[in-house]
Amino acid sequence: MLKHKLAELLAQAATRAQQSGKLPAVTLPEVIMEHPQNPEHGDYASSLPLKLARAIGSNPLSIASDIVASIAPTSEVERVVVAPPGFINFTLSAGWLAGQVSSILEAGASYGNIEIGQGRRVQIEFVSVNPTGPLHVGHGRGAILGSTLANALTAAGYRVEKEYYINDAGSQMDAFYRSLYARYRQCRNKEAEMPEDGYFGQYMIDLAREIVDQQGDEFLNLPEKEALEKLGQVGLDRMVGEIRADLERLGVTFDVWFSERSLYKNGQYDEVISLLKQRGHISEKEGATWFVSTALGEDKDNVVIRSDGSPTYFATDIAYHYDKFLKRKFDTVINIWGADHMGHVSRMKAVIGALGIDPEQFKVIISQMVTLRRGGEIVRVSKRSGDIVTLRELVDEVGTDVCRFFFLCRSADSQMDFDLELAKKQSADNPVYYVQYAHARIASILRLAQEKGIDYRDGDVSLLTAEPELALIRKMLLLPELVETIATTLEPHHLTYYAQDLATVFHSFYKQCRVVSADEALTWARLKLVEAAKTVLSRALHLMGMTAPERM
RNA sequence: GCGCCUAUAGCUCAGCGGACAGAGCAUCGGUCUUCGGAACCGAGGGUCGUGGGUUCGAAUCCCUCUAGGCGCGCCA
Repeated sequence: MLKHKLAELLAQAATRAQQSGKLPAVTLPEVIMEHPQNPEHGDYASSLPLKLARAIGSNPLSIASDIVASIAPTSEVERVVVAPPGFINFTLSAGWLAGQVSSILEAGASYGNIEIGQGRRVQIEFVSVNPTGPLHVGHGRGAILGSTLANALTAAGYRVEKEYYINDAGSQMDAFYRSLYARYRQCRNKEAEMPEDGYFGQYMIDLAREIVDQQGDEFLNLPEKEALEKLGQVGLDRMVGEIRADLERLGVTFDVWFSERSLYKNGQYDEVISLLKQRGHISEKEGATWFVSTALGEDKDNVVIRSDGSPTYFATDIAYHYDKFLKRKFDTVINIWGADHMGHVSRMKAVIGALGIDPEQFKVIISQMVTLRRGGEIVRVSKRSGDIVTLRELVDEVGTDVCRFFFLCRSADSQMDFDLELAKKQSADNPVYYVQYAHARIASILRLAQEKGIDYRDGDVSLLTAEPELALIRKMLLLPELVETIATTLEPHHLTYYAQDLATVFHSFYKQCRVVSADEALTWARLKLVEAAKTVLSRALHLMGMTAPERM
């Protein structure tokens, strides 16, 4: 990547200046290249001289000149200048920029891919909602975050596995099974009372009815325990199926659907508990079994096995992560949790440490709450009462692309309002359409060229010298850096801003530069540029899991 | 009480150690005989929540305070 090459160039120059005695031999800080906001300052800039000034004890401007004097010339860079108070600014050569159009076309759909992942295995677990009810709007955010991040990490050269953890054990599932059984019996006019901690949503009644329709009284005459088990399994399978279908409509898919119950069946749960016991992290008190996290700097200890002998959610999550790291041996594990899991983070980090895993390998992204609104009115959601707006309803009404872009355009750290009215509006000021329109517009130009039978394969990109053309190329060249940023910071929201910027420079170019004109050579060159722009815009859209329409 | 997140233009949000703080929407004013006007160009609008500190340099790092959110269960 050019950014790294320039940083390397600078570091070498500084070292050379030191060897020749022009600069004192202080240790060099990491060289950071940035993009100046003011175009007059060039394409890349570094404040290395300012950072060195203190250690060296001399004027940053003269340090800058000494370094610049030692920079090896390179074809990408047209000029390097020193600017007060001590910046070194690089301006790329127009010829090199124009040449990049060919490189982009050559890379095609793989443009933007980088190698920093080096094939390391990353697992990203997200959504993982209890299958006790349909997904609601809030779950969509984690789903989009996760699937987009997975796309970006794949582009960055990681081997990514997306996983959904099915909480098919535990007390909430018990409540679900008992609720379903009650609704099922009621549906057949049998006496049954909903459990107090049950799920009262309409969807439970619908679910029971569907099961009656398809399997009749099959579970009615079984002993309660057996009925709960068998009916429960049917209900669970159906719920998971619906969740999977809802996610697929959002363009979200998983490589692995991991069952919590399997952790008991396959022994990971027993293994990890005895491992923790061995290492002295477990103690018994008040009739329960505890993970002694206070010894690891936590505020309090946490129960892993209740006094009735049943494991807590925390216990199974320990076993689950033991499996991720020590059984399946992922290099990095990323979990996307909702803000309501905040309290789970630090104790899980403590567990990771106790298992002897490098905490750097374990990343948690907390996605903040989504407040749903209809116009100005806040919609309260509660799964228990069944007062929810489902994710499916949202996707049906606003479409996958709008949905994805909407969820993606805010950083995970900040809470967001999702205004249903606004999202449903297919108005022109919707940024989704703005970006996609740029793509459709490009497609239309290429279509026109094809209809006219223009063959631009031999177009000479060095004819691209106008400022709007170069501005477009400059923006296109940012995609690999963006992929790197996202893979490093795990912040996919930058994609939405990039896509809008790219669309803007394209529209601006389009306004100023006629593509298909009487000038044949220039037409060919510009068609190449336009095709490259389509490649990059389409890649950006695909990374976000959106479509790149040929017409709209 | 403790922990985490948030506070930036009228609104919704980027920026998170560098050169005059950005975008979209909204407002106002321009562009339209040509490849898709779902477009382009321009203007106004901000003491970056408060008060300190670190630094050559702070919206960005540290501390105080204020406001909002989430968490602190033998729930998940």
